[in-house]
Amino acid sequence: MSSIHSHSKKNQSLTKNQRIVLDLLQNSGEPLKAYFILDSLKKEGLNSPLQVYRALDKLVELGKIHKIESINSFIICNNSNCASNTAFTICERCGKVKEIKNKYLKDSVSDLVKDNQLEITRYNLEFYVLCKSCKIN
Amino acid sequence: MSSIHSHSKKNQSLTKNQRIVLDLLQNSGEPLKAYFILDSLKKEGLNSPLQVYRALDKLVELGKIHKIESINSFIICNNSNCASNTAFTICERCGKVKEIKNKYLKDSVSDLVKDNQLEITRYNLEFYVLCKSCKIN
DNA sequence: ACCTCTAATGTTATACTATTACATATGTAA
DNA sequence: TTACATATGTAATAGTATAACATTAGAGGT
Repeated sequence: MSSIHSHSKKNQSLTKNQRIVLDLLQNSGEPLKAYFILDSLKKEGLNSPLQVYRALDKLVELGKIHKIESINSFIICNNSNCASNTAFTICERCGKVKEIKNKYLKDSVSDLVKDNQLEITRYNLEFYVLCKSCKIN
Repeated sequence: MSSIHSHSKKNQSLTKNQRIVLDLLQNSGEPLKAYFILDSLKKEGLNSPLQVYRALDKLVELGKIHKIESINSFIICNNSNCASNTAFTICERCGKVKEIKNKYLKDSVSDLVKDNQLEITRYNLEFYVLCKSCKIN
């Protein structure tokens, strides 16, 4: 299932470290911590925290992953191009994290920006919730 | 202007450690880091990180201060009763932090909640901005 | 090809942030 | 008073992240 990618100048391919970190986050789908990533990828050749953090930094910069500040974890981006803007729900009971992506949030934020005359460059929104399955049980 | 009876009623129930940490944050008005607080209050008898973190935890729980997750810092609460909900702007250039407090934000969040059928227990919103003075220069 | 510049790598050491564990003390209510 | 919850003090340790330095790999221009 591998395909040949055509890379433009701006869309350069990932390096080995960046790729294996991204792959791990992609396959996991849930937020992972830097040192967990390090442990998981020891066999792939990652030896030091810095290698992980550098890959994570780059991937965040590229908008491919997000950092969830309140739990010091990183998660694959589920939107196509949210850049550095992030909005998550985090279940207070089970810790499950979901990325919020809807037009309504965008509108709310834009309105908020206008209302406060803010020049918002990016945002990080963390909503603590009781998720559906935890609400039932 | 100093008086032995100068403690306001709402802070009476705090313990000594909680009080000196709160006072420092109140007088500072800007976000402070735990170990900075520790250093600042060595002369008041604070000796270990744990003493600081315990005081901070309690003050957060009481809604008197907030933690700003993305900078691992704590700031005095500027609202009267926002409990565990926090919304801040953080200047990307100078690092200045301001707490957002207006009805509009509340409305935006409530609408968002309805729209997503979320049961939000609390939230932490961090908006990175270019503040007014940094915008000028 | 060569040169050059930038970005990424590898490694060690260290800084920064936060909690565990345990013993002791203090405040509050029955 | 007794009992219980909460707060304290202290030491050790866990968890998160970056500094500094030497080296290597890649992309672009000539």
